Amino acid sequence: MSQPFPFTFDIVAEDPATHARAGVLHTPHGDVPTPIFMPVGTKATVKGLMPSQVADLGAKIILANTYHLAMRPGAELVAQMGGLHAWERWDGPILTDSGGFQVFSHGDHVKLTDDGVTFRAVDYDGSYVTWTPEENMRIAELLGSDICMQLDVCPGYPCDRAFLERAVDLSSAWAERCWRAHTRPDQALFGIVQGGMDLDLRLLSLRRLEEMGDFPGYGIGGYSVGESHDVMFESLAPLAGEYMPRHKPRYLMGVGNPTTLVEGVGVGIDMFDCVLPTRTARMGTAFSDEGRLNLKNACHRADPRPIGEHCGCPACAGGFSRSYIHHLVKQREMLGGILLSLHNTWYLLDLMARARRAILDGRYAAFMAEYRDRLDGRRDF
RNA sequence: GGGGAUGUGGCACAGCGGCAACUGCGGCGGACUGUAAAUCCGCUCCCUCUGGGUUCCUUGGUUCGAGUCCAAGCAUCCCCA
Repeated sequence: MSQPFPFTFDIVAEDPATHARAGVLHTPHGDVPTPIFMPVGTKATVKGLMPSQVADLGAKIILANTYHLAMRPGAELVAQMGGLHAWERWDGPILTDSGGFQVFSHGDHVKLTDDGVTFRAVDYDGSYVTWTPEENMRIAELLGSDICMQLDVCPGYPCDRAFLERAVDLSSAWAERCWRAHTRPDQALFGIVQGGMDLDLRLLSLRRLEEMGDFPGYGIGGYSVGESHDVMFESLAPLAGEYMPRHKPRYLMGVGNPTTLVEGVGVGIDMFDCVLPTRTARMGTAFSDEGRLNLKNACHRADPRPIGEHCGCPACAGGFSRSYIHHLVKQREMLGGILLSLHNTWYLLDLMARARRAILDGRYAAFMAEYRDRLDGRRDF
């Protein structure tokens, strides 16, 4: 590749009444229409689904995780086997998360230093893993994703002020080191805004990233870590809606449930990812316009209806009934989790496609209101 | 006909004098947000439920107290004729 790939982001339409916008993100493996939901394939697989199925669902970009792949089987092996795309048989764009979230999820086993972070890989062999921004970039480049995320520190909620500030400082410092260490021209590096629920800290974090370099996109990390929906939007809404650069994609990391996606688009978010559709699917839960459905519940035992009456996913359109899926889930048959993964992933992809259409039509506010009404107070998060 | 073994909550299995009874399965419900997750957490004899009632094949007995010890009966399984 002689020419550095231009990771441009074109805004196609902006909603007149909200901060929602529709755009296109250009990557070496194809264009990504936004707003978009990105299915998560941590260990180089969207659990339970063939890449072709993921593509057929309408997915335009998927995730993988540098921490997990570095642990097993190792980034060198993936590179040796031709890189992530060839290896996992996914031709579209791939975004790799850095492992900052894994550091957070390892809780007590983590030691942060200025140089990096050391923690016990209790999810593998219990060995101590040291992670530096430079090593993180090296792995991301070996994997060969289209977009990689900086190494960051993701605090939980609630979080004391001192740690929150430290998380912002370290994330900023590490962003700069990632920026310097990153070399692949066909891979975009996104910075990550931290700062918890504090808008001022968020703005400080954002300003540092903007001063540091011309990041092709920005992640917003550290949300959906235990706070309520309202607490989240109190700082997220002004951050995304008023302060983040207009011409760069905004990626709300780790979110989420359908309602938050719809509201998130309304405050100006372009990209989302979440394990929820595939994880809850394997546990027997389905998304629907009526809220979440637990297919394990006995009420579905003899229900001949599909999960969604008008759903176009392979499970619903394929004629699989709630009764049958209830049976599969109760018997722990693989197909149960697969059908629900197909359904849930379709649901979020379709939800964002519907959102995009509404933005293009200039009626996103009405779309949001309709979605809220359809849920009719029922819980989906 | 003779000998041996076993009977515990929907099922399987523990319990060897203080037990409303271990554990697993099953059943019912809940949680899940940049995947330590096909995982995890409750509840699962009855009731007027910070208490009360009735339980461990049946009946009788020993004991302050019995699922646990004794006797008889019933049932099931195995072996030999």
